[in-house]
Amino acid sequence: MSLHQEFRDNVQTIISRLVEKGALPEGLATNAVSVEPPRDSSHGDLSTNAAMVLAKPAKMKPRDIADLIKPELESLASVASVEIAGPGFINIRLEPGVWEDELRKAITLGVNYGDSKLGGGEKINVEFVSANPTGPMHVGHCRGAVFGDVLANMLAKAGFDVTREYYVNDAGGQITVLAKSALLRYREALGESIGEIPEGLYPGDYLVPVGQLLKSEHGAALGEKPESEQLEIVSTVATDAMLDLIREDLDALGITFDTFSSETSLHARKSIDSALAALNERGLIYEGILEPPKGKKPDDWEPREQTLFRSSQFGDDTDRPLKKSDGTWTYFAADIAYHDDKIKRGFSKMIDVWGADHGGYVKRMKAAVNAISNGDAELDVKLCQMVKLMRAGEPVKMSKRSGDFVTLREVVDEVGRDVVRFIMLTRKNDAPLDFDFAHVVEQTKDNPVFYVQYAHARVRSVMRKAAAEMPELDLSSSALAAAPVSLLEHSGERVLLAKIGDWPRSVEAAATSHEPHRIAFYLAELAAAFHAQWNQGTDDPNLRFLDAKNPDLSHARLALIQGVASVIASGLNLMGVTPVEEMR
RNA sequence: GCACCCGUAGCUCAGUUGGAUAGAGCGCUGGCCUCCGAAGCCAGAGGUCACAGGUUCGAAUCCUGUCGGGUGCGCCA
Repeated sequence: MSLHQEFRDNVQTIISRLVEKGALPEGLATNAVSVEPPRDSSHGDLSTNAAMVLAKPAKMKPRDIADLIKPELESLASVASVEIAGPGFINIRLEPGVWEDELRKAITLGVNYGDSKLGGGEKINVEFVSANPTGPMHVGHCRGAVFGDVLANMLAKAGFDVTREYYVNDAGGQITVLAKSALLRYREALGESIGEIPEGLYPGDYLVPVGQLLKSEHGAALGEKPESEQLEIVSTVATDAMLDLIREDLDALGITFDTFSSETSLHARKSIDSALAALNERGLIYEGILEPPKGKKPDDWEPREQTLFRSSQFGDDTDRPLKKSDGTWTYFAADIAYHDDKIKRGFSKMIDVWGADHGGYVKRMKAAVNAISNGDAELDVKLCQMVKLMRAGEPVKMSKRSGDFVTLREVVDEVGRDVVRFIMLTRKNDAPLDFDFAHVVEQTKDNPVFYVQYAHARVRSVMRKAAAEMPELDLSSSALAAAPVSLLEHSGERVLLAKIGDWPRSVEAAATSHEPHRIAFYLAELAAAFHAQWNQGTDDPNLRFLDAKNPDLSHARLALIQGVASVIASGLNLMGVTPVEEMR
């Protein structure tokens, strides 16, 4: 549990005690009570809004409530002093030992510092990537992949039972196109001259090996079967091959999944029929005609009776079709069955990570989940905006038609996995992101990857120097955890202590808000505070981490920066980035 | 036409789920290395949080409307 969480509990206990004593009225809701570090650190270590939040329901003045809470807080062992400020903030100054205990935890627990039980072991499903198995992954998939992976890491750290899931869209038109394209490559492998790949088929070279595979497995025999049978065989072979490609790409990014769910298997298991039958029983499905969208009427619009889902009853703008005109299910119908399947597998919490171009799909999916679960299941959809590839300030041109789009692999090969992963989280998901090949590998302060890695490397470097120059100091974790850290009195050192102690809360906040980018920003702030302290030593040698004349203080400072390194390692670990020992 | 996302310093962006005097990097201005930690450091200027209303102790944050940008809009997935 984070320090802040602990204090929130303390405050709530105090409130209920005051209610028992009759000092506060009964039935107060305390959900809105929060304990946070104040924006301005001169206000203290922690701040709670309890008095202001309770003022209205209790029909009392905030300051009066604060006066009641203040002595109770002061009686806590870890509290040094309490002040009431502004409109009713209760500012808490902690005993210095509290932050020092946090530092000891960081040193002792290492990358596990910040683990929490917030999730209470609850199952949660994170579905991400889910790129169509029709070719290798391109950069567009990259952001969602990293986002989903880190989100899953964060939720696991916060105590949820996380399942990472990939939905394989191995049914539908694009798979037929894939099969036809592969079949062409098969004929090519047999020696036939195929010329230009026709418009509408996938032109990429990555299908050449699939053609050769088909040849080695079937010889010339495949071509003699009826076309429908050919396509069926080739579909499976080609999708499997494409999934292998995708798995290799994911591997290059360091991403693995617990589950691959197949759309085809939903069809095969009649999951769609059963999911929709349940909706039908509740009168949520009907035959009807949709209005054309106003102001943007398609040229070939004609009124048509379709099987529709009453998603407008659940907050969607209009009802949505479940069947195509040829009688087969729409993608949406399959997706309802898919989410129904997740719910049946025990997930009442689900997160889908999609590209921003699917934004128009969010409401209907949430509506569907709401309907099939009777409101019991919760779906959060995170949309990742576009990544704009740049090279020295110029946009990189991509033409999907000619098949020469930039693949994920090319990007990873050029700048490295760690850089890609980190940069993808330097913007919140719903903001577009510029990815400049030149900029992301620059070794300057405005490159957060470098800045954070550099901080970690600097700590390691100081540790190596300490081992060489002050051999009398024991640098093991247990010895550092026992260092006399109360000697750390410089304001910059106290700032670092507080920042380290804020890590568990930051992880919890990022996990509950489903916002992985907060980890990257936290790390950049921690690194900045660390570099600032390092720089203090440039002006004033007394502030350097190592002082041969003062081994005790040196030991304490080494403990401090070991804590910094632990937290950075913990954060980078969440982001799937390897902390470096030295800069090269 | 409708829906969703966005609009914060000259630029690129954060902003702890409604908190106190709105922050960072770059850029700009001014300081700091013949030497011990300068791939730099310190300080400063720079804001009507797009605009107008509303909700309340309190709004960049929530609601309504307007303007501007992006994404999408019955059989694709």
